[in-house]
Order: sequence, then structure tokens, then C-alpha cells
Amino acid sequence: MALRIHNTLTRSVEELQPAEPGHVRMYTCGPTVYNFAHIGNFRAYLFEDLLRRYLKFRGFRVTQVMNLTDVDDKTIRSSREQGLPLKEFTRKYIEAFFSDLAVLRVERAEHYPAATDHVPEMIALIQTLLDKGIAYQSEDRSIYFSIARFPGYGKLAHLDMSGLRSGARVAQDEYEKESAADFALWKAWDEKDGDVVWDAPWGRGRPGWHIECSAMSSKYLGVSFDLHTGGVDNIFPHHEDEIAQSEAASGQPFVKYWMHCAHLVVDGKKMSKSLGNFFTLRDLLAKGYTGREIRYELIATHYRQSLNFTFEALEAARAALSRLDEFGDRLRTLAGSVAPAAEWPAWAQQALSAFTAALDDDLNISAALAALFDMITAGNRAMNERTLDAAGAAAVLGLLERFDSVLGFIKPEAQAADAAALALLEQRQAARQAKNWPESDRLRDELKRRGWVIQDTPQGPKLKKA
RNA sequence: GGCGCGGUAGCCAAGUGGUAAGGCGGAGGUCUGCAAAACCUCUAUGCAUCGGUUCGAAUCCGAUCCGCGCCUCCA
Repeated sequence: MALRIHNTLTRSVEELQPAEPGHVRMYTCGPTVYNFAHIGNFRAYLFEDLLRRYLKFRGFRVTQVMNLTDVDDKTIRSSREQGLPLKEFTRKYIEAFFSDLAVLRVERAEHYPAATDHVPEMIALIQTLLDKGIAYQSEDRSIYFSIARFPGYGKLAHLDMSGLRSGARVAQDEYEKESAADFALWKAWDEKDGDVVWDAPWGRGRPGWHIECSAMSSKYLGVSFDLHTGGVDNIFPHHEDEIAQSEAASGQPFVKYWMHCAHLVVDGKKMSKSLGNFFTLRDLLAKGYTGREIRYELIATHYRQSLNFTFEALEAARAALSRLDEFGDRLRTLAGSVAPAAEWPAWAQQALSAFTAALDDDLNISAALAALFDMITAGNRAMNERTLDAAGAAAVLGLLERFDSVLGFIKPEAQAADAAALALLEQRQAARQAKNWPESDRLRDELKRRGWVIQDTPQGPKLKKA
């Protein structure tokens, strides 16, 4: 079986066949670093992380580029409000972004190019478009892309440009463009830009939004590459414009497969600050949830399905993970330090097949998780019935690690019990052996106050974080 | 108006022609000094509504109702 993915360009599920067999080159639209990213943003980055990890699981080499948009209207406005140079202002949010990714256990991409470090590349690309007569300069010295001179415009969003409705926002600056739908490649300097300015052969200013992705993707991945992802809202105009710029400049097909993830809503409503349902990752961590729990919730819904974020679901994620941890603990106790068996039990082998078949089918995560949980039930039953030996348990642990290379939430949070808690646990065991129940219960309560729950198992007592 | 997504058990969510995965919750049971935790088992004659096609439909077709997204810089 081959890996099949949904391609927005063709609106159908296709087998992934990278230009260079075994090597996938992908570009993932990254954050605009003017603020802390919110959980809706992270939904997209987690989808991309799942994709990346699964590609590697399937044996592909992956070269992933994620851009950092560190110059645009919002970064400029906010940095000026705070009286900070642009670079200094965005540095804080870039650092926060990477630290959030680490909390969510997102694997690092190969390249994180920042827009402001690639302005010469963008200028060169715009110059090419000017030379080809596809771009033009308006009265205010900005440079626009003429969609009338790019016949394929609208193929990604499946828009018929002749029928595009003119909105209020379009009308405002229409006078300086040849066509209302033309988009900016370069914005002439404006006093609101302050010292955020670059020199170009046609005048001072700053790059438009779309051009950075075209310039940086070709630099790191080539003018044609395999896969480009982002949120659905990027289909139009951002990705449509990227295609136009890139293909008009190079004359080559830009991207073979486009994948877009649906939005996240909170309690069924679009996230917004006014509704009070707007959350950054930090907001959720402050409420006591872990990155791992948030990762689970954000990844557990199929990427093309809109994800309804609720705290109820976050609690459900916590419960599901705790069951997973319990299973891992049981396996580790049974396996001890025995070497893994050469083969998996039939139920584990079956889980691997089902897991792979599910993710091969356009990353059907629900079915993949079902395979994982079926394996947990089967494994627990086998351990109850003592049909799994130490070597078998060790082998299943290895399989769990393979699953985790894709899912990234199986490995538990480190939670080593402190010496004081372990001492109390020992005292309680002594009390129990002496059948001193009041003392035993008192110690149990004491541990509970310190945040530890005792689990009395046939193998002896264990401590778990409450 | 255009393009697109979706309505499946209390909640979340797979399944897209062969008789309803999985998770959470709930109910029973096992274990236990008692608990807790854990584990096991069970938990939708029905998939928005109404018609139609078919031996057979949650899945295909038509109509209707409801929710949501995008349509110029929002993942």
C-alpha cells in the first residue's frame, strides 16, 4: 500500500510520489511573529508535524521549510507601538514560538527562514516578474502582480476570476492598480513604516506578504517541489498568489501537492478575543494542562475536519493518555530488562498493520488511534491471562515507540517521585504488613496531600501523580 | 451570489454500497484490609428530514432543514 493524500489542487486523494523517489520536499507556512501563537495556529503546525513524522515513519527523507513572517503590517505596527526595532520586537515572539513547539513535542523542520533575511532574494524575484512584463509599478511606486497576465490564476482556489465579486476593501486602493484583484509584490515606503525599509532598483519599500514564500521556497527547495501545506484560509489569496508569482517567474510547475487543514473552533464558535474563547498555548498551560495533552486533542481530529476545541475534550485527552501510560507501565514492569522477542504477538502485528493502513489513507488519525487502543485492550487482556511473557512485553514496548515516532504523545511526562514520597510509601507498606490500617490510611492521605496517588497492584504499590 | 466543509450514541469521532471503529462518560464485574487506581465486559435495529435507485444505503441520486468556513494579506 502506498501513502495517499488529499490534494487541494485536484480536490482528490492521490498517491504521494515525490519528484525524487524517497525524498519529500515540503514547505509549511509558518507564523507571523507579532504575538504569541494561539491554539488554532498550533493545530496547523501539529497537522504538519504529524505529516512530517508519518512521512519519516514510511521511510521518506523529509526536507521541511517553515517560514517566519517577521515583516508585515502587524509586526511593523506593534513594534512601533512598543518603540522597539523590528528585529528586536519579533525576536521575543520567535523565541516563544520555538519554545511552544517544544512543549507540544513538534519536531524541528530543517529550515526556518525569516523574511527579513531574504529580501534580496525577493527583490530578484520581483525583478524577474518586472522583466517579464507580468508585474508593474503603480503611481505610488508599489509593484503589483497582474493576474490578467497569468492565465492559470485561480486554479488552486477554483475561482473564476471573471465572477469575483468586488468587495468594499478592494475598492479603496483600486485606483492605483490595473485590476482590483492584482496583489502587491512590493509596497512603497510609507511613513507608517518608519525605518522598516529596503532599497530596491525601483524604489524604497518593503516586500508584500506572498513574495517571501515564493522566494524562500525556491531557495531551499528548488523552483518546483513536492508538497506545500497551510490552513484552509491560506488557499486564497496567499497560496494562489504564490503559485502565480512562482510559476510566472520560473515557467515551471510550482508545487505538486497542496494540503490544507481545517480551522479550529472553540465550543463550536470561531475563536475571538471578544467572545473570551481565545487561547494561546500559554493560557492552557497556565490552567494546568500539559503540552502532551493539548497535542493529543489537537491531533486527534482528522486534519480536514474542523476541530471543536473544548475543555471537556481536553479532560478526555487526559484520561485517554493516562490509560496509555498505565499500559506502558504494565509492559515495563513485565518486561524488566529482558531482551525483546523477535516477533510481536499477533494482536500487536495486527495493530501495526491497521495503524499504517489508516495513516496511509490521507492521515486517518481516528482509525490509527482506534488501532492503538485496540492494541491496548488486547495487550491488557493478554497480561491478565498471562499469555504475554517478558520478551513479548519488551517487543510490544518497542512497537509503542514506533507508534510514538508518529504520534508524539505516547512517551509519558517525566514524573519521578521524590525521596520523601518514596519514604512515605515504604512506611505505608510497613504499616500494611503490620496490619496497622489507621496508620496505613493516614500515610496514604499524607501522600495524597503531596499530590501522589497510590496504586496497589499485584506487583506492589506504585505512585502516580494525582 | 460564487467556491467549499459538515450534521453518526450523553459528549468527541471513524466508517462513503454489504449490514454501525475508537476515545471520554455511564453501568456491571475482577482485584483489594477498606478504598483508590487499574483491568475486563456491556453501552446506537440506527447514522438531520423526506423521497428515490438497489437484493442490500449512514454510504449513491433528488429535494428540504440546520451549522460553519473562504471570496485580497487570518493557521
